[in-house]
Amino acid sequence: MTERSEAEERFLADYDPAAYPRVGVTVDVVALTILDRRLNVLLVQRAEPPFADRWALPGGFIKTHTDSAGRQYEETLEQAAARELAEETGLLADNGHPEAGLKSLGRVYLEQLATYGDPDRDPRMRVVTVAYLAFAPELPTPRAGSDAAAAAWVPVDELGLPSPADLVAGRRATQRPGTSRRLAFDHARILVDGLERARSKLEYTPLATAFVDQDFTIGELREVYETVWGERLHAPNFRRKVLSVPGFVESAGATTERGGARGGPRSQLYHAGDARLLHPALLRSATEEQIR
Amino acid sequence: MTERSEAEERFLADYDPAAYPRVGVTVDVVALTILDRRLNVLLVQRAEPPFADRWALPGGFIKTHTDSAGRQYEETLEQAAARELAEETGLLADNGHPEAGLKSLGRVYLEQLATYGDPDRDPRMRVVTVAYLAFAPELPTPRAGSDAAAAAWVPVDELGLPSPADLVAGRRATQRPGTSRRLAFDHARILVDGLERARSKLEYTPLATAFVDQDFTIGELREVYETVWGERLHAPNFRRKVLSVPGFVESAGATTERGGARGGPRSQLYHAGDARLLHPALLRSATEEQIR
DNA sequence: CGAATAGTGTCTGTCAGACATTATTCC
DNA sequence: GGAATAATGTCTGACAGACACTATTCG
Repeated sequence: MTERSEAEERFLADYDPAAYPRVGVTVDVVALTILDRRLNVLLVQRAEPPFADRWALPGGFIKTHTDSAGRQYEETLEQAAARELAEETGLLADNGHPEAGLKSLGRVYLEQLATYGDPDRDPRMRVVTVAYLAFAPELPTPRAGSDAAAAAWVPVDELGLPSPADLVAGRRATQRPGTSRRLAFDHARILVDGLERARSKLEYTPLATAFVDQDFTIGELREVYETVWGERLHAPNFRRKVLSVPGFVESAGATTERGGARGGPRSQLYHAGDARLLHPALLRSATEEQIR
Repeated sequence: MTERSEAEERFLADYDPAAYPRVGVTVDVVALTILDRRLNVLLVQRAEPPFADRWALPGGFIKTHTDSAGRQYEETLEQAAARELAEETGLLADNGHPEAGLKSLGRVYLEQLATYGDPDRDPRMRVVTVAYLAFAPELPTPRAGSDAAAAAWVPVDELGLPSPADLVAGRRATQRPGTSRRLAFDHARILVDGLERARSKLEYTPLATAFVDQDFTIGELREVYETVWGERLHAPNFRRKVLSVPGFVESAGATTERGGARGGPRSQLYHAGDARLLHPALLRSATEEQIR
């Protein structure tokens, strides 16, 4: 690698600021959790312009860190996303086992969603943002980070986003007029993409187990599917289907302490199995999504 | 937007070069086509360091253009990907109808794949690359662009990449030792991700029709699936399945001029229907992919 | 004619979806 | 006891996968 500095010199000599605009790189996180049978997303209220007072996905520029030995190193995109999420939730980053392209951060799962880089998406300068998707069971009440006036879990159905049916009909991913919490930048679009990814991932991955506790009942797992998909599922068939998929769930050999709040027997407890993909998949019932 | 310059000033005042490293943004394209029943990827041979003489995915930095009125404007990420692809193939960018998240460039389909930004992936500086995936039926013989010594369609099975089975077993996405065309940067990883995305997309989208001519036979469509998936399919069942999926293919009301080269009747011709998703999907037979 | 391919008919095992039923627990 | 929920049993229609077979065309 002795040619590195030489190559770098040539690169910088060739670098034409007019042809290669200065670009900022940020990460944004669509963090989802389920609270009170509703799907919630973590939002922060911006304290500074642009879009001051508007709500936004937690995120920020990728940074250079200095370790204990005084050496500088740059964070990966995923580390940046985990950091941004931790800054808003106080979660400790537990460098867990990577599996299925997901990395654990405590019990939070992170995966890359997509990258958004339209030239005018940030009025300050050209900013390309790499969006990540995070799923968590129950998370601490968020606290506002340094550059945020507030942080909160917000039910996604209060944001006036278009439904999946609207989107396939060609609707733009913008909020309905009159929605109280208006999102900054193109974050409505990013959030819509994240929600569709989450809905889709429930079909063919065991992702739903990331929304519940370590031990859970089949009914709790079904609630996750019903909440994220926004439709009721047939309980007996759901149970049979889940248990028939190899590696999805494994019996924990115990039951809940009590039955349902309004009666009913105690439920058996399960924990996540070792499957990374569900075969066969749990497919949503197709409406007219396929048409056109 | 009168506050734009003010906000920009504040932003730049806050900008700490040590905390926010200078980042380059590039796009890379995994362009796939089928030649002689083999899946091929478009590669260019690098003329300059780093990785001089090594082969790489076509790509480069996002640029600022000057239009006929002398105004400068920046390209979107997707426009940059289309430009990089056009530079190597001579294809004209036909601003076609956007559908299913795909944009047409002539008869080429482009979709975003993923973004790669590990700090050391480019020895020159921090470079974040947004990878795109392109599919095309038959494409012109590539010509080397400005910074490339050569450009060629290369059968992916000559690149010594790990098989899908290797990958689920935890293999890194690197090339086998002794492979003649060694890929630069982390392009082996990007290519492997692109191939898996392509294989997966054949299952639940009508993407396969992007690999064949406007009018095609069911046999030609089956060849696409067999080539991309790398497995033989049962011809009668494939035909029945394809015809049963609403909106996948529609009869063109004609047959081929001649039968098969070695005999056989003339085939009926079809063209792509209006479906954006296949319901029910054409699923690959699951091996042990789901395990672990 | 022989070989190769397109296309149809049919059977079987599996599975999704629906319904009915039993068992258990809370109020 | 009454209501609600967990869990199991069973039926049916749809479909994937396999095999057999016919029809058509090229050499």
